[in-house]
Order: sequence, then C-alpha cells, then structure tokens
Amino acid sequence: MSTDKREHILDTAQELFSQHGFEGTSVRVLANAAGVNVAMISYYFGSKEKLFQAMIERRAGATLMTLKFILANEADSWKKMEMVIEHYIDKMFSNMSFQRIMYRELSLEQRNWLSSAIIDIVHQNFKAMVSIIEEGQRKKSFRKVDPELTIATLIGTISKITLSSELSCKLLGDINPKASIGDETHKKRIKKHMHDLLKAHLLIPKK
Amino acid sequence: MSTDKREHILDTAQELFSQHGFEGTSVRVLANAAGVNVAMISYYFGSKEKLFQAMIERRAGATLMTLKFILANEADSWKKMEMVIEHYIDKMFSNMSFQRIMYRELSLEQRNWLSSAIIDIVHQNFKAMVSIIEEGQRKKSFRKVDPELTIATLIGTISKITLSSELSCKLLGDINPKASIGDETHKKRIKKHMHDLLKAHLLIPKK
DNA sequence: GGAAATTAATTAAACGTTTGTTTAACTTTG
DNA sequence: CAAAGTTAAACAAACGTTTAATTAATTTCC
Repeated sequence: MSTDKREHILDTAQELFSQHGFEGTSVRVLANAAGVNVAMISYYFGSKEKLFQAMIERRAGATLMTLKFILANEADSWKKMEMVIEHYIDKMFSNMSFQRIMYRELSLEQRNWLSSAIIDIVHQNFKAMVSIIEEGQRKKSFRKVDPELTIATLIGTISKITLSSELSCKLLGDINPKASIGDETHKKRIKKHMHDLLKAHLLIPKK
Repeated sequence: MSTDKREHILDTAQELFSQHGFEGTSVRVLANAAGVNVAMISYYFGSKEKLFQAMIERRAGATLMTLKFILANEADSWKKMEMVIEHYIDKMFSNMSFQRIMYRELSLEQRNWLSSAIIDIVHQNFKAMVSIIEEGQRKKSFRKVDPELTIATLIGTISKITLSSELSCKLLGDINPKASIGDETHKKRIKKHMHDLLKAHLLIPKK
C-alpha cells in the first residue's frame, strides 16, 4: 500500500471534513476529490470513521513537544510566555483546517471515544501553558491572575479567529474576503494584540 | 397549527442539533424525541433545512437590543464595558446550545445562505461593542489598544468555554463533569477574569 | 344550538435517493 | 504466479420527503 496515496487521502479528508464536517462529507465525494475509487477507503482504513481517527492521530500531539521545549528553557517567565504566544499562533495558523475539525468535534456529543482522546491532548497543552503562569506567580513577577482562564483567553481568541475566516475578515475590517485571513499582516496584528494584552494583564507595572 | 407544538419541535431541534450537529440529526430521531410523527416536520416547516432556519431566526438578533440600550447609556466608557461583560456572559451561558450551533455553522462551508445571515447578526453585535472601545479612546480614558481584537478576545474566551462543557470542566479543574459548567460559581469566576483582564488592558493606570 | 360540511392535524406506509460497505472480477506489481 | 492494488457493480440500511387515509377541530347553515 503506497504511503503517498494514503497520505493524499488523509489530506483530502482533512480538507473536506474541515469544510463540510464529518457527517456532511460522503465517502463518494471524498474518494472523488482524492481521485481514488470509493472502495479504497474501506480497503486502506477499514471504515469512514477509522479514516477520521487516522486523520486526527496523524496531526495530534505535535504541539506538545515544542511546548515542553519552551518550558524547559532557562528564560524568565514572561520571556517563556512570549515564546508561547509566538509559537501557538504560528501553529494555529498553519493548521487551520485541522483546528476547525478538532474544536468542532469537541462541541459535538458524537463519537465520545474521539472527544476524550482530543481532550487529553488539549489538556496537556493547556496544563503546560498554565504552569508558565504559575511559575511567574511564584517568582512574584506575574500578578495574581486566574491562570486557567488567562490561557483560555489566549486559546479562545486565536481559535475564534481561526474558526471562521469569512467572519473574521468582516469583523477585522478586511477588504478581500478569503485570501487574506492567515496571511502575515493578520498574524502580526494578532501576535501584537495578544502580546500587549497579556503583558498588561500579567506583568506587575514598575513604579 | 398549535404554536406550542411548533415551539416544542424547535426546542427539541435546538437541543439535538447542538449535541449532534445538523447532518448528524435525522428527522426520524428528531420527531421521535419531540414526540411527533415524522411527517409533521415537513408539514410544519416544509423541510429539515427550513426547520433549521426557523430555529436560528427564532433566537437570533435578541442580543442586539440590549447592546444598543447599553450603548445609548449616559455612563462613561468603562462602565459601559462592565455592563457589556456582565450582559454578554449571562447571554452566552443562558443560550449555550444555540451558541454552539451558531459557531459550528460558521465554521462550516455548508449552507452559505445561512452563514451570511448569522455573520450579519454577529457583525452588528461586534460593531456595537467595538464602538464602546473607540469611544473610550476618543475620550482618552482607554489606551490605544486594538479595538476589534479586544472584542474578539472577549467573545473568544467566552465561546471557548461555552463550546465544550466537558473540556472546560477538565481545564478549569472541576470535579463533577456535566452539571457544573454554566453554574453561578463558574459564571462569577469568568466575569471576574474578563473584568480584570479588560481593566488592565484598557484603562490607563493612574499616576 | 346542533347536524352537516369544510378545513386542519395526524398517522402509517411507501417513495426514490443516498449513505457506508462489500463483493467478485480484473490489473498491476514484485 | 502469488500478492497487492484497483475497479464497477451490488448490498442493505438509513436518509428526507410525499402520499393517501383517518381523526380532530372549526365553520357554515338552517
């Protein structure tokens, strides 16, 4: 079984699931888009649901590694936080279709076995980020903010923008609709906003 | 046609669409859950899709009125902002199932006619909130923050938490899983966080 | 005011599609 | 020449919707 073709089916599936949802994507349309016979999906993956699982598992967990690397760093807490902002926004923007699928799946109460798996991954990332804030608070360089909700703000703001390009473009006052979201200008703007926001929120102002 | 029964079908639809999505909810299951015959859905609403539209239109636009009321207030900008935080969080928590459907729909590229309608509503709310920040900046009581992204943070943080109760409970370190999210303790905690966050972000610290 | 006529509401069954999956025959590959 | 890959066709089950028959409610008329 050629790995290329398998990967190509997974790529197509990710794109279509992101656009139309799992239930909204038929295996026939999917196979057509990937340029393979319908039977190949069962042949390669066993079933549509197992294809979905394979697609998730391919990408999941990739974020955690970089986070642990940042965490192990010698830098002070705010420097770490800056690195997390930078890294997390890059990650989200380069993985938009996958992020959409993941968060949509979490908001559904179908396929609970999958939700639990996703929650585990998200939870690990979340804890890693929270620990940076807690460290900063122990070192008295961060204020006594709500650590969990502060991270929820970071993640929530970014996924809000990532989730619907069409909406975001309109809200952020953009002219050209589809193309622009996720481009460098936007990314920079969001990075600056998150940086300013968390700086004002976390850092104790110097006298 | 009894309005009660129509409303009851819409209630059931909202609950099931919220849990399993539009494509994931069959008209038979829906009719069964509502305790009516399958044919009644076509009879009352014309089609499954028109039922969906009716369900959206029933709730949409309700937020805007209160916002305009706050906007027309005599209070200073920060007071207005505090009112928005209070009102918006209450609204989101009392309408969780509907919010899930709305944001899920926005992240899909199905039914574009509906997405546009939803975007219009969200956009109006969004603009109203942005205008408060811009007013505060004109009056020199708010800092030169990014107005659009600041509102995106407010909305994003809350919908992040509203979207998946299961995840939120785990992330916010809760013991009992389903029941607690959306209760008063949580709501207060989120309100305090948003209040502190936006205060630090928006207000110019006194010398 | 009550029987008759008319309209509205409700039902079970059937409709034609589309769904995900499997089969069996065929082709390519090592 | 056996194993793996690929195909079109067929599978049963589920889908949204419609039909035709029946019951309930409302209106009409004397």
